[in-house]
Amino acid sequence: MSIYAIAKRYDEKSPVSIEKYGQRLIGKTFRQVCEEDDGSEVSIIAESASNYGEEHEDKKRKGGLGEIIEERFFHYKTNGDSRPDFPEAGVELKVTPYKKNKNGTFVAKERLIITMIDYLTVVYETFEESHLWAKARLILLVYYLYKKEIENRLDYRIDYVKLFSPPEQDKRIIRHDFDVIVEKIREGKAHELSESDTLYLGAAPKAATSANRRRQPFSAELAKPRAFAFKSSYMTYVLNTYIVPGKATYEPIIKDGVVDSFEDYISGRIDDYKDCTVEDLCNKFNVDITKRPKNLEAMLAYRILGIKGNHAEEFVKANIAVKIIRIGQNNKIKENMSFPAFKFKELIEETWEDSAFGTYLRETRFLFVVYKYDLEGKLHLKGCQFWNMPYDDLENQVHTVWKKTKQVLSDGLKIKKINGAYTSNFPKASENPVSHVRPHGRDNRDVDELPDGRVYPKQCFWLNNSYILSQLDKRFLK
DNA sequence: GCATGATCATGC
DNA sequence: GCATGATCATGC
Repeated sequence: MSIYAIAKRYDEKSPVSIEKYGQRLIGKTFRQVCEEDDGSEVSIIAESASNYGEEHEDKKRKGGLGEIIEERFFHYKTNGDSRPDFPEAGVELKVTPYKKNKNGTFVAKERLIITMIDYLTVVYETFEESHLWAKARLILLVYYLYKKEIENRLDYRIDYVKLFSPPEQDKRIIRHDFDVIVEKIREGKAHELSESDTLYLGAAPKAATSANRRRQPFSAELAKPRAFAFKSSYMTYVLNTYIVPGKATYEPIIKDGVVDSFEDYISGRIDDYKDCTVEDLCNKFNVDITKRPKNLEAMLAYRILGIKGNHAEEFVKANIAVKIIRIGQNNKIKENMSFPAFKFKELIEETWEDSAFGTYLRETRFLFVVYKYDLEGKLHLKGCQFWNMPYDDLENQVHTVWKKTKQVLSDGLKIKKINGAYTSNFPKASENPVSHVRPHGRDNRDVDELPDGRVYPKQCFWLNNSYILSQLDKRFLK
């Protein structure tokens, strides 16, 4: 290393000084950073940029883009312990990609991995003194623009460098998330952790293969290695709120003050209108009932939460999907739950780990807003329930249905046409207790090309109504 | 009454 | 214009 490089240009005790120096990175590619350092060869592997799940693999991470910034720009050696990267300033350095959508909006490309979860020791930590919070309380975010067409990662350009500290309301939610994760480990359920258990801070999977498993303190069951991470949805919010100025965000539910449990707060707000009929709610919130839009009950839930539109900041940040559930007089749910249609040709190229549906269920938390028909056929609000799919149901049942769907497509879909209606050998609701495959389009023009070139009505995965019913709190069935 | 296939309605 | 969430329609 040259003398030029060794002379530090920043005060390592001062976050602001570190940030200011870091901002010299803006506009440069990683290649330029190396060249301006001492011009020496870059030793990182210039692997394919479009690498699904690269964040999962520690090997690629080491010697990756983050390390270039550490060693070739800030000139420190990775400390490898659990302290922040700049221990005297309490600043953690994170180099992370964002991307531009076709419609011009910016999104985080990945979750932001903070630190590995040590199952054996984390159960003795409190949030304020945790390794996690030491690394998450003040982060120097170095954002580079990910582009699919750039083949060599060294050619990615750094666009934003900024200190970030979660605001107080977010910190409350992050602390609660931490407690939920740690409590699950204390219950001996580290192997059942799911990223969708929590809102902003998730327990993200870190194993490339199923051979990699770790011990946990209160169960003999081995668990997948996981890391604390800010979810992609949360990082997209951070990007659009604190990093890229002037980008529109959604209306928050909590407009002033702070709450300790977000989910309890939401449940309380919804419960204020428990037993109201849809008509009552329309009157209260001035919703025109004559049109009776299909999303009426969802709209009413947003109105109750004080939201004018159909998006809430906290839900977007936490990847919460609002789903309306209607229970019939017979205490059963009439409809199955649909999801976006899949593309036949894309599905057969997926692995289960990176499959669109598996990923969606792994990362999405649901807010069920439950309504129930009375004996006169009137629909009453009954309350709400936060839910995510339990690990076993996802990794066993849904996996089975996904695998069969892929197999059926690869083998060549068997199609019959009876009285103008198609029938096929996709997995049916009667074959699996959790999920099935059914058409999902507008009409018979809404088709997709099969791997063998034929076209067929678009399909999607559904969750069985009987399964959803089994997951609902019993209080709704009284 | 349920399973399965078909289609609607809205918002982005 | 179509993706998405939701619901209808038919046959067994």
